[in-house]
Amino acid sequence: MRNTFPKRATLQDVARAAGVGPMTVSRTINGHPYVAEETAKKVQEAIRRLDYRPNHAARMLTGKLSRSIGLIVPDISDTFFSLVSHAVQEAARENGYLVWLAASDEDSSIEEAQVEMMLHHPVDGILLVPSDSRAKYLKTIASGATPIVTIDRPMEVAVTDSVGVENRAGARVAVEHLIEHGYRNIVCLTANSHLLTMKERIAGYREAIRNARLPRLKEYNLSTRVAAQEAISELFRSENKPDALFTANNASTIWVIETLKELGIEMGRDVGLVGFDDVDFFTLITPSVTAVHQPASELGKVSARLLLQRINGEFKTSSVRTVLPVTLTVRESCGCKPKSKTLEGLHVEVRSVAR
Amino acid sequence: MRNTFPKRATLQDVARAAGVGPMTVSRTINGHPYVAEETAKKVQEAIRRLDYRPNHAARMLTGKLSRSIGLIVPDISDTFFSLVSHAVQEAARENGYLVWLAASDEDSSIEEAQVEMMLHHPVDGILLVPSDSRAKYLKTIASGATPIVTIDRPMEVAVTDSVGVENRAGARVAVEHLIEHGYRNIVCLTANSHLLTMKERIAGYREAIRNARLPRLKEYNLSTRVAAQEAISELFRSENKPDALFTANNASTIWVIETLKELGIEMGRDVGLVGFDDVDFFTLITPSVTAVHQPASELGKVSARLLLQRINGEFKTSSVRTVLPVTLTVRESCGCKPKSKTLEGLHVEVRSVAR
DNA sequence: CTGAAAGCGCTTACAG
DNA sequence: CTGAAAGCGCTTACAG
Repeated sequence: MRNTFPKRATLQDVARAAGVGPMTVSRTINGHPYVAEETAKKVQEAIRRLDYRPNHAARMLTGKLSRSIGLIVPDISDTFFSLVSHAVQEAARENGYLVWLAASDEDSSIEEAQVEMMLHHPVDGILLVPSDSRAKYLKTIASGATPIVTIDRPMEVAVTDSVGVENRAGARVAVEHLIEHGYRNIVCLTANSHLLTMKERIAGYREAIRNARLPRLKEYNLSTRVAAQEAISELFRSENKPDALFTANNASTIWVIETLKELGIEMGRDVGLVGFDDVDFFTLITPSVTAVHQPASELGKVSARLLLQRINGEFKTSSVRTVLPVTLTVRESCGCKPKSKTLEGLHVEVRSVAR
Repeated sequence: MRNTFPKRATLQDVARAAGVGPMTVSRTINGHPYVAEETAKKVQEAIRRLDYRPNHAARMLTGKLSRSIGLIVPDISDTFFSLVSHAVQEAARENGYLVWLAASDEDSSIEEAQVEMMLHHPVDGILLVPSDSRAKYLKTIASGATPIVTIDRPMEVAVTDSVGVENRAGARVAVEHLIEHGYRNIVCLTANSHLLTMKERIAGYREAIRNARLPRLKEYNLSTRVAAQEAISELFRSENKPDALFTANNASTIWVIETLKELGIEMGRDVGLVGFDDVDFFTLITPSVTAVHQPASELGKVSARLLLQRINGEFKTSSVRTVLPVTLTVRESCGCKPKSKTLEGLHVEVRSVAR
C-alpha cells in the first residue's frame, strides 16, 4: 500500500551520494563542529538532491528527547480551552517542540486512553486538564517517568506541578460587586459543579454572601441548556425572585443569558448578572456582560514553559503550584452604566490578598 | 537530567521477567495468534508489574505506520478552526490515531517549518489549511511521500485532495436574500481578501449583484478592527449610504457588528446584514445575526477520514476535491422578524445547483 | 577532521 | 507454539 509514494531517503543514502561516512552526515546535520567546510558542502548538496529529512523516530531511539509534548483538554472547541491550546502550541513552537492535542470530552476513560497513547510514543511530557481529579489512573502517571503538569484543575489523588487561577477570590469579588450594587437575593448557577474549580468558585460565592450577612440561597447546577431554562423559569416565578445572578462558568453564563432573553428579562435592569469566565463576544451582547476574566493564554504559556523546564531538568524542586490572578471586567449586565464610548469594560485586578 | 524519573521498562525486560523470548512478548502485545494461553498470562503479568509500555518510536522504525497525523490551522482559538480541529481529533481517535496540532498564524514560513517538523517525526499524513495557497514549498510536499489533504483552502500551485465548502454559492444566496428584502445598496466587506475562499465569496456577491442589475459598489478589505471602524464610518457618512452589508467572513462580521453598535446603527432596522460563517453566539446578539452556516465539524471529520483512507491505501484514484454544502441561517439582522419564540433561525440549504 | 562498530527497542521473516 | 538472527535509521563513544 501507499506504493504511489516514493520511499524516503535515509542518512545512509546521503552518505553514499556524498561519498562520505554516515557519521559525517550526522555531524553535518547536527551542526557539529569538526566538519571540513568542503565536506559539509558536499553533504548539504546531497541532502538537497535527495530531499532527505532526518527520521526523528530513529533519533529518539538513541536516547534523544522526542521534542514533543502532549496536551489533553476536555473540548478543543471550547473558547477557553482553545485559547489555552493556542498558547501552549505557541510556547512549544518557540522551543522547537511539537504538540499532540487530544480532547477527553470530560470522559476520564477516553482521557486515560489518550494519555496512554501519548506515553507510548513517547512524549517528553504531558499537559493535562483532568476530567476527574480523582481518577485512579492519575496516581500511576503522576509517579511515572514522564513529567506532568495540570492546567486549570489540580489532581486530588496525587501531587504534580499545576497551574490554575484564583477561582475562589475571583468569585468572591464578582459577588461582592453585585452586593455593592445593592442586590440582596443573589443566586449562584453552575455547570459541572463536581469540578474542583467550580467548588472553589461556589466557595467564593458563599464567602461573599456570608460576609455581607445575606440570606444563603439554593445553588443550581445546570447540566444542559434545558435545565437552565427550567431553573430560570422556576426562579422568576417564585415568591422572592432573585435580583441578581452569579453564573460560575462559561456554559452556565451563556445558557442563562439565552434564557433571560427568551423570557424578556433584561439584564442590568430586571436582574444583575456577573459571570465567571469572560468571552470576547460579551461586548457584543446588549447589555454587555460583566465577567471575571481568566488569563487563558497566560495559563497555556506558563504551563507549557513549566513543563519544558521540567523536561530539561532545569527544575530540581518538587511540585510547584502556580496560581494566576484573575480580573473583574465590569460592563453593563451587573447594572453599571457604560463608562465610555468604547465597548471595553473596566478592569479590576483580583489577587488572593487578605480579606 | 530528569534523573528523578525512573527509567522505562523495555520489551527485553518483560521477556526476562516472564522467562520467555522477546518475540513471545511482542506477539502477546500485538494480539498475535499462536501464543499459549498460559504463556500469555505470564507475559501480561510481567507487563503489569513493570508498568511496561511499548515504545512506539521503535515500532515505527521497523516500518510500521506512526498512527499519527498532523493538522495545521491558522489559529487554534478561532471559532471555526477550533471546531474543525475538534472534529479532526475525534475522527482520528476513533481510528486509533493521534494528532499533532500546530498553528501557522497565517504565516507561510511558520507553516512550512511546522510541516517540516511533522514530516520528520514522521507522521503518516497531514491536514493543512494553507496560509498562502501559492507558497512554493507546497509544490514540494504535494509530490512527497506523505499524503496531504487541504481543508477550506485548496492549493493553487499543486493538486492534492481537498475538502472545502460552497463559498461562491453560499455568498450568492446570502446576497440574494438581502436583495429579496428590497435592499439596493449592498456593500461587501471582507478580511484577508487574498485568500481563495474569500475570492470565491466575493465572486458570489458580484454574481448576485449583477444578476439583480444592481449598482456595483466598492468592496472593502479590512485588515484590523480599526480599519473596520474607519470603513463603516466613512460609508455611513457618504452621500448614498449602503442599506445592507454582506460581511464575507467571521472576523469582518464581528468587527462590523461592533462598529455598528458603537455608532448606534441598528441592524435589521437601519441596515440589513448577512455574514458568511455562522457562530454560536449570533443568537445572543440583538438583533440576532443572519449568516451562512458552514459545516465546520463535518469539514474536519470528512477531511480526516479522507486522509486516513489515503494512508491505508484504500484510495487508488488521484486527488479528490470534496465540496460541502452550506446553509443560510435566517435570523433578524437581515430584516426578517423572529419566526418563533426560540432563538434559532430558519435554515436554508445551499448547494451549487444550476442558477 | 573522519569512519567502523555497537546499540537504542522493536518486528519481520526463518527456523525449529 | 516459540526463539535466535538481522535490520529499521540514527547516534554515542572509540579509534584513527
